[in-house]
Amino acid sequence: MTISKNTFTGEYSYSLDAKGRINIPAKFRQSLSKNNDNTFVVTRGLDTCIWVYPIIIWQKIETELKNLSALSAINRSFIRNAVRYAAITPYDKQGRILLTPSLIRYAELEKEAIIIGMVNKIEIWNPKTLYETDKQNLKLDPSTFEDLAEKIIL
Amino acid sequence: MTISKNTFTGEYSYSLDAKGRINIPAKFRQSLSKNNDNTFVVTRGLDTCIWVYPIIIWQKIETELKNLSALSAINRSFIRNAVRYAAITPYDKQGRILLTPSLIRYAELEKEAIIIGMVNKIEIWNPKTLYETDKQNLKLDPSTFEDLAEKIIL
DNA sequence: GAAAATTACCCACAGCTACCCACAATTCTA
DNA sequence: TAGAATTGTGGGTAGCTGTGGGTAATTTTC
Repeated sequence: MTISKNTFTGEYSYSLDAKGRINIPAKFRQSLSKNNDNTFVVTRGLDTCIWVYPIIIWQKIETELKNLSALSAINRSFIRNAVRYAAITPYDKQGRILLTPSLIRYAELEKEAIIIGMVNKIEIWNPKTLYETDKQNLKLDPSTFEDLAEKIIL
Repeated sequence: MTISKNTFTGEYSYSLDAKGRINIPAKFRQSLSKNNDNTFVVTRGLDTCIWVYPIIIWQKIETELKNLSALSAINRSFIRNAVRYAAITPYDKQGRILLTPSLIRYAELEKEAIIIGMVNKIEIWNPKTLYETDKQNLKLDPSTFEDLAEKIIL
């Protein structure tokens, strides 16, 4: 049973099929609140992975973007990059969403994919890329983690 | 349906035909609210691209423009630019709108065109020009980008 | 007013997508 | 533990989408 709605935790291994579809873990789907209408938004992550949002969360981002003035070149560029790679995908009867070829290329996805719950969003990784990124992150300055620790109680 | 109306996301590649027609992605058309009457307004963008608005949204913008102080030179030139080149185009049975030769020239459009959903409007680009503009934008103040990202992206 | 040019509207069609069903493997239940 | 239900994966197909081109209607030009 899930605790709070639109919250995702845990790591799963799933396969991307020939049509670019990938299953969203049943537990994640059950965590979705009704007003999401079985729909996610997929977009580029800041790492080499795909981010998956419940559409309700994404709509908040959209609203904020709508409020940015298009008179500023920086704003326009920011909006363009934030929205350009986003695609709205309701999941089918089997619980799968459709990824765009562009996103599959970006995340270097092949058949096997790791799906990670990241609290308010979901990440989809190529296992190799995830492993490499993890290794890189170990080399980061540990004090960064300490800064974060002051903000978030784990 | 959850998808919010008159809201556009994603990047698509379409072709401008010999008659100056270009397809509006089916997903964008489906997002239009009924009172748009299958009609868009096309005009010059502030970048080297064409802006496409649902007519309902455009009407709001027009009233806002009227309320802007007519004293400021920037406002005057902006209004002149935005309104002067605006054209109303309903889309045909195949979902295509007609672009004016003037706009095609302004956006340096050739056969291949990139269509980008920018939340409340749509942009039409020549791929090369888009690529160049992207490169230019990287030189803009990165800290502003980060500020925006931190505020808006969850 | 007639010819030419332009525009608006219609049809055709290949390729693709959304939707459906099938089935094996796993989990749940009584 | 056996049966039932759910979950993850694969594949088929009807209908839609994007693109090109044709023709009648309208406008422009001489």
